[in-house]
Amino acid sequence: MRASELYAPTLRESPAEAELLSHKLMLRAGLIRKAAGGMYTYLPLAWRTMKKIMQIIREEMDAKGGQEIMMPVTQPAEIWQESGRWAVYGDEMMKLKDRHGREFCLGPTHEEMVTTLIRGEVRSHKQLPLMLYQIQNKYRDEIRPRFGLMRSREFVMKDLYSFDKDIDGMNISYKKMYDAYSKIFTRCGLNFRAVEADNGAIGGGHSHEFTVLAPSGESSIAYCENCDYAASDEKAELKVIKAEVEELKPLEKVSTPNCHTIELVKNFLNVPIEKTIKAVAFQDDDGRLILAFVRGDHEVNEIKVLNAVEGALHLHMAEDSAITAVGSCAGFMSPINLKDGAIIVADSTVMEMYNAVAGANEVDAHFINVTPKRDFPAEKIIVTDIRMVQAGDPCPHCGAKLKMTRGIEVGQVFTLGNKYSKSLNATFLDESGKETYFEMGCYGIGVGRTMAAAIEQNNDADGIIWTRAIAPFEVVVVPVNAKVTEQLEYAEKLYDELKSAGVDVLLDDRKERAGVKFKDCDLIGYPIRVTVSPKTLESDLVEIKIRKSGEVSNFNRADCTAQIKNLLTQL
RNA sequence: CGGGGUUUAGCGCAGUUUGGUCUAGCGCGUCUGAUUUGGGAUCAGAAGGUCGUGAGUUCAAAUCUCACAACUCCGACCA
Repeated sequence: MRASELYAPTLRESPAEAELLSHKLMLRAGLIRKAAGGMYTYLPLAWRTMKKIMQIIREEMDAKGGQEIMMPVTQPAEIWQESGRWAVYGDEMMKLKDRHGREFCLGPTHEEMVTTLIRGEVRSHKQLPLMLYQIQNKYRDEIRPRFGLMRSREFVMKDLYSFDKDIDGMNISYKKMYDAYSKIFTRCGLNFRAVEADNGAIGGGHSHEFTVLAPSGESSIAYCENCDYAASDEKAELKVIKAEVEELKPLEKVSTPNCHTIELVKNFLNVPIEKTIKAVAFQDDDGRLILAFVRGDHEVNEIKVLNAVEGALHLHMAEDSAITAVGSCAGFMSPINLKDGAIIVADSTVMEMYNAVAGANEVDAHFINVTPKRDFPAEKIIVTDIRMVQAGDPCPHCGAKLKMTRGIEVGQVFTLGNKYSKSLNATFLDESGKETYFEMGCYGIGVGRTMAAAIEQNNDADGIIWTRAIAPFEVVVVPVNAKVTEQLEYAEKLYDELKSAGVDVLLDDRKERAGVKFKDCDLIGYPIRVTVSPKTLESDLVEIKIRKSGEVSNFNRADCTAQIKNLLTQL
């Protein structure tokens, strides 16, 4: 490919619409252009990279027995109504009607599609396991698309769906995909972690998110440097912290004027923050009041609270009226002496406290010498882990201190069990001739997001730094002055030679000044730049610059192709 | 959906407060020519704008009023 024919409109300044570094770089380097909010055109450079990522994905999927198929993007409403998700997905789904008024959606995912595909056709356990995958556009009408390709409304996604005859088989498929994902992201040159994730209401399963570590990421994860434990902040398990046993002192009410935050109480009463109990009030969709209590220096993990309360689907902050209804008041809540009607959830660590400070359920007053085991016994309340992980908390596997970081979720593996086979009535006959639901799994990778994450993780002030495996071109050959026939011809020969040697190479034959071309090369981020100039040409040398390290060296023309191929293996 | 901001040439912006001097500028980019040629050149010339859309106020609107839209940030939400 010749740069003079390549459509890669680079920009000197970055458009105002971009905030995120990878988004800016993709616009500046001529990788993408926006068509509408959350919808992008992938220009040749981006598409080359995406094709390479997709190829890596295909190879690893196929290696595990996956078979690629192509399904319609437009899906009939019926199958979604059948699974019950037409309403669940709600406004997040792009919906449309055909000329007859029949309803469709643009698929946000394809569980319904693939399950109805095999239903009735895969009839025997002998046909299992089965793994089908697709790489295609998916649609999600995000409330707020942002960050360029990170959160867009139309995106390229790989999804593989596994069908097994039983849970054991499903777990084997899951493991295969977990391994494949590790290989894929390693091959893409990404620094990532497989993070234990919440798989919500779907029972019986596991889920891992594959998260690329980057400070700009949307998800917050806790990880252990000592072992391989990593979990999303919402999921991270925490063990009870036991306080030193103390002699119990009698409960006492004290005046604490205007001390409606933990910080104020702590200072006013001059107690350590670890000896205070913090309260957060929620209500669920049915209006039930849920009071959550954690130690003063901890934060409440809403997801854990939600999971702890039977029947709760969503939580929101409680209305003041609901709090007063149970005889308490905001800022001074505690589980002591409350009227009936509140669901009380206490963090396990709270139950281990002695002689602590908690609200007195009246304005400007707190209890001191609160000992939860004595003053609000565990029998009447829910006691479990509901705190949000913090840096320094002990790892649940090995006990070492956890670290916190941010990341970009680029893939997720998920067991589904029989959720969809059941709701869509997809069965086969097992060994004993019994009709059985498929045990399924689904495994997604955001292709565009993977590209964006790679840029987010690998860049410098001059631009993108591609890993060789997913670079739009591996090598760029630059004659410093393409108007000089001698240089151009020399560069062309080199280019032909590299091409024949199987190198993915671009010839920058544009009649631009050297500075312009160099800036573009750095911005676009080709791993290796080969420069042809009068300086080196005379002595039959070629100059090779490594984008990542900035290292420049000269090689003899005769063996430079071999040298380049060798260098590429390290990039 | 709530709150803020923005919308003027391909891109980045000024001009709006105080309506007229705006026949709307500047930088970058683009085109033509010349000189240049190892890190986004210089000179000369040129093209390019329904000032987001619609309505209104006024002798007069990029500028004031109202409505709407798009984009964007924060929040809520998120398989």
